[in-house]
Amino acid sequence: MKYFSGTYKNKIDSKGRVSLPAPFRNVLKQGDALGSVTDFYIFHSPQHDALEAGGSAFMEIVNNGIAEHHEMFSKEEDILLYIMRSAKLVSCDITGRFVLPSDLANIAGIDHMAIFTGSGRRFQIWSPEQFSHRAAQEREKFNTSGLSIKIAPRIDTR
Amino acid sequence: MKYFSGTYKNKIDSKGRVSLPAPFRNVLKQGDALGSVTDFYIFHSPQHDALEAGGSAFMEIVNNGIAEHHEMFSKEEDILLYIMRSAKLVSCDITGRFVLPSDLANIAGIDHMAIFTGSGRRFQIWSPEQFSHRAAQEREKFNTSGLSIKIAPRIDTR
DNA sequence: CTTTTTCCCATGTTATCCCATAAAGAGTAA
DNA sequence: TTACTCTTTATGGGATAACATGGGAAAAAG
Repeated sequence: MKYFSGTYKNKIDSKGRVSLPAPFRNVLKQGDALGSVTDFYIFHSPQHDALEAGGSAFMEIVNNGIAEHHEMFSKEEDILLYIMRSAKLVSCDITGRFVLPSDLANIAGIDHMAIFTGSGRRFQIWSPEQFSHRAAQEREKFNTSGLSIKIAPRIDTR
Repeated sequence: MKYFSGTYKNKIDSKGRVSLPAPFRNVLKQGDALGSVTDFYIFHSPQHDALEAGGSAFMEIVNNGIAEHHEMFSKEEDILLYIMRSAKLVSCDITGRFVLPSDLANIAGIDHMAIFTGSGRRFQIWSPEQFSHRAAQEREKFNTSGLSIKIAPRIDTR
């Protein structure tokens, strides 16, 4: 089982296209019978001014999780379906690029560059500004919490 | 398995026609042997001043699910009957448009524009006014609800 | 016979496909 | 090590297809 890991910075071109980092493409491809499907969903992170993304199997788990624990047409189901309302399915082309939907890009303040950062079963997409801001906050939190392991996000610009 | 996701805004023309967003058409087509059937049912939402819609597969879930797991004359069956009473079958033409029945449009306060928003196995149709009112609060509701999506341990990250 | 509905074609915009290029990395042999 | 080649990867740009929408003609309904 492969996981989304590492942090990468890629350029968004004039058409709104951006390369999904190759290691992330490989994670998406695993488990696919053809080994070629690189579809995934992007949605607004409920917690951050950033985007979250996961493959179709991830979205299946989300929907099954909602359906199994909440009544259809209930208030609770409606709240959780917020994720589906913001989620958009995108697909990588043969060269590994996808179009970042403009509404989602605006929500996350992304324009010329995008930071891709793995979080295991899914990954996140940040604007460089928000990401460094967030990273600074994280360091602050760890420094004041007495934890001894300090994590400095490394950006691979490959 | 594809899910209805994302939010789109389309125009209703003088004949009452409106384009079903292309990603939604693709969800309807999946599971269809010919890959061309874009029939779906529209009905009055049991919880909002809006419309709900789903393909024949969804209607089958609603009818079978409620018939099998709930008592006749129960609250759940009431919801089913409420849905079936207002439900109308519509069909997209070759260009992807369908005619929004005027009685359902009136119920939801829809006239010139319609918001299409994905809810996983089904989708909703809103008037822009009603929807923006709701959209303003949904993210905070999600974060303050204390609800979370429960995920079973067997997970494929694809 | 009139009104409504459905089907088909037209159009401008946007998105997608496909080819090209350049840079980086892996591997190989002198 | 150095130089060379092949592959992978990120990115640019032009050609093509898809999409949302308008309008007219044909078919159906009343």
